[in-house]
Amino acid sequence: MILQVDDILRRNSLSVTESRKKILNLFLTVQGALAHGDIERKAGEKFDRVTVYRTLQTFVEKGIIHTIPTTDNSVRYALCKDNCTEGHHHDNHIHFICIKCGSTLCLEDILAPEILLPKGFTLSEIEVVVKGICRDCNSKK
Amino acid sequence: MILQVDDILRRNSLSVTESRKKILNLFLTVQGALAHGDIERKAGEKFDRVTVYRTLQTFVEKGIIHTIPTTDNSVRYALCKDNCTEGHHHDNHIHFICIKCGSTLCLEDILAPEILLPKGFTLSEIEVVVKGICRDCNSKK
DNA sequence: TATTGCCCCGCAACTAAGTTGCAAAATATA
DNA sequence: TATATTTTGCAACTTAGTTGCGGGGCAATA
Repeated sequence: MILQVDDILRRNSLSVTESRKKILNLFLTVQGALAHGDIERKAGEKFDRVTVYRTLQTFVEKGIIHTIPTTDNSVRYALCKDNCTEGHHHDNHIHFICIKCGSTLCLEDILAPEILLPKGFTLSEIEVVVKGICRDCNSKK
Repeated sequence: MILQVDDILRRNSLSVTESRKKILNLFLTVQGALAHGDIERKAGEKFDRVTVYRTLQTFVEKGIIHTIPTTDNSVRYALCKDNCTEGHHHDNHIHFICIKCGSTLCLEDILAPEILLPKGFTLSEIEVVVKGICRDCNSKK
């Protein structure tokens, strides 16, 4: 598991440091997306807030993680699939936010639909966020 | 124009006050969506930050405006169409963010597509944000 | 239009979120 | 192992957002 973390970092030509390993490992073990706060808390009180910010920023730049938009000013982060390359990554799957438990999931198998824009508009990226109740919450009721 | 503002406020059983009129008027005159910062600046230095926050919150609750998710921690607000009712409003159109000029638009004519979720998931709302280059920026180049 | 009650605004003080510069420590490289 | 480069942590700061409360504006009624 830790080997995998080292590998990912090296493949992206990043120095292998404690904080990067710890935070990346979080993403690998946790199911779903993480908000900044989650990471600060779970990654341990060991790291400075600034380090968490910078590490996340680095990961996003390298295409290791991607951001998920929300309507409540709380950007969340999730692992990208392996085929994401630096800068240009293929984030065409949709995201699901459970309105009960609040968890955010990447539905990797469901691709964003085609959208036909009005004349004069050029398309570059489509983000789809679906809200509803997740499988876990539905089965628990 | 000001009559329209008064009307909207009364229809939503809100007291007609200076700040509400001014901020609502902003939304009526400006094309596209506004970020909180825009509102604070354009609505005039006359209003307290807290008032802007509370006014926006009230408008969202009443269904006069709705929020648009972004990936950069900057929620934007846009006017709802008239048929939005309190609490439950029909925000099934898609949103467009121009990566050149940064403006955010509601594409009212384009509805969010159907999404088929995996088994066990229940759908409640779909948010679609399309990024690209808007008509204005395309024609100016 | 005067009065009364209620709602809204602005102020102050606070918490949370995010950024920047710099020196010290850790990492990579040879 | 020694050196150059990156990364970290600290401090200080800016921006964003929240809460409580007293004074003032708004609406409703007569």
